[in-house]
Amino acid sequence: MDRSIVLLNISAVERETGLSKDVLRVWERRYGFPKPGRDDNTERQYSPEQVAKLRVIKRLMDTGMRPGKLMHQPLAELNVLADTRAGPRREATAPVLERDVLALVRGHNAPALQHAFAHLLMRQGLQRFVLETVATLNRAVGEAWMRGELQVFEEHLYTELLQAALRSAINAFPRLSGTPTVLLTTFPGEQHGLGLLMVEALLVPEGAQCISLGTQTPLDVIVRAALAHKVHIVAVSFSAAFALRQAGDGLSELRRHLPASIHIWAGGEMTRRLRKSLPGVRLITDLSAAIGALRID
Amino acid sequence: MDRSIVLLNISAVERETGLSKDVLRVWERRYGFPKPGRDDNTERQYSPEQVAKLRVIKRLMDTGMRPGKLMHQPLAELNVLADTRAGPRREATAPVLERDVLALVRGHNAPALQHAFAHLLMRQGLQRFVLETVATLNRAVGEAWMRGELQVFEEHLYTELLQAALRSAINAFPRLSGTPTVLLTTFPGEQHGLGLLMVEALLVPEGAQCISLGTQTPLDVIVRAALAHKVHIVAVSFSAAFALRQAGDGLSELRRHLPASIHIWAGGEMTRRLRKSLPGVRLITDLSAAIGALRID
DNA sequence: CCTCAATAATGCCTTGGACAAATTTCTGCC
DNA sequence: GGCAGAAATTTGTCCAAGGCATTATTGAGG
Repeated sequence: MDRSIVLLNISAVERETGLSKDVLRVWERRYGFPKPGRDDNTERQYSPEQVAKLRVIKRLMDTGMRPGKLMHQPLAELNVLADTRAGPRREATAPVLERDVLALVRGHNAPALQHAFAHLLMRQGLQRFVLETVATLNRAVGEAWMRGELQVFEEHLYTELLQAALRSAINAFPRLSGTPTVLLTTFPGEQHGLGLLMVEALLVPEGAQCISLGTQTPLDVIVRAALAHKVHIVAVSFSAAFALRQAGDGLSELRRHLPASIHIWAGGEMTRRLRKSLPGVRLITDLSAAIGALRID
Repeated sequence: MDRSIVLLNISAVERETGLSKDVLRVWERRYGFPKPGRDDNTERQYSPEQVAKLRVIKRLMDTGMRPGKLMHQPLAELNVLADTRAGPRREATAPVLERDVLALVRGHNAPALQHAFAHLLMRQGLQRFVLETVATLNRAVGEAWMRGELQVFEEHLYTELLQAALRSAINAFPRLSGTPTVLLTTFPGEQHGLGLLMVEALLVPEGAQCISLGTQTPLDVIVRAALAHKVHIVAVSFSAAFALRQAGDGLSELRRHLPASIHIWAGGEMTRRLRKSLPGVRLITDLSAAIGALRID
């Protein structure tokens, strides 16, 4: 509780940044960064500044940049890069909202946050809430996290309350046995499930019947589930960090094993990094595109 | 899709079992198990059988056993041990139910599973549902997972739908500003949040006001949140795998920093392994004990 | 401008040694 | 018999440096 300076060992840094111990050591060897101090037992002790820079680097790499180019730039430069990458800010939702919500998250004010979500949801309706508010907030939270302004559990608190709000809103819709049936899931290795919930929140009001398999479904199971449930669409979500190659291979494989009558959607942050289009796979690079795609498919 | 035999590399085994690469390698060196084959590039290739045994070992270690004693026993012996450890089976809920639900999970039948949860919840009420059904099902799912009968995503599917069901049931209760206010969370490193939701589901019907901070809250933040929200009780949950030492230290520290008027509860599977009692900390080794404790505290 | 091959960058795996923390066993004592 | 403390054992994590496969970038030729 009263350690004067908080130094982290390599395990802690792995947990905080998502960079494996092997990567941290090999970067030190090859690029000279991060070069942590050593404790009495010659074990690495990383400073908070190093961890902060590592977080930004990781985040930039998730958008497609390469470590060699980033490693030697000062933190300030990296932040500029990150801002550039984030793209122009949509002014639709006033930044006031973001600041307010971020303040609640940082204040660990769960009840107020829950109330804020419920309030916004009621005012905007489920779809607008997801498209405008949640998308914006997610980006704001992601950036704050990257800058080290948020702790692990603070991000969890945000995610958890948001999921709770979305889920109850989705459940409030009558479960139609209507047309388009959509199977939602992620590939093995992809743990982020918030995107699935957001897509579900967009599609259910359109009358679609969503079946979510949760995260990390093996390919053959996706195929079998799609056939068994006679779905019209299989939607797979990828977070920014997902390996491009694995995604492309998986989607091609999926395409090969599903009849042409079943549409395949690939969505999530990663899809913006994809260069070539995959035949027979619809890329949903924008959340709102999901609704449009539903009307076409 | 058509690899004749599914062999896993060390990363995959780490993901599947939760045992770090270092541990897998050092076990091989020290105990001679697991001794995987090698591919063309002399990299380890683990067989499904080895992974299955590793899973059982991990699970038994989570109940307090030590690897040296387990490593050389055949899988059958380990399964017997696991059954012994599992304790006598409560006959209150017919095992038929467990089998049915497990079948739905293995069949990836999300809609039917969701319906089953909703049905049981309605019939039993929230508290009984948690105490009898969920507790039993969790154990059944855990055991099936240990035996390798469930895949990662199948466990996720179960957890996700269950959480959805619990959340909407909890939300259905009016948010009282009533007495006992309970702060719910886990320590850093503890990722399992299902326990928190189960406790919340037990306490909210009792009129308690629950504030969940989600998982992995740093100690000083727990303290500040408890004071800021003027809670009466701080409840911390631990899964079976959590390090005993870290839990004990953390709870003592928490006790030191919170005024005596705030009660501290420690719950979850891990608490059954604790030997000495911690002064000023109430151990909730049994879910139903939480309700009782609420009436006392 | 596009495509394919050569080159460079990068992540992951390997071995074997070392050490600290946790746990058990042993020892002396009441 | 039981208990405290010391010694021994067990166990997880860390380290170094090297190697290889995969992925991305660059350059050449059409």
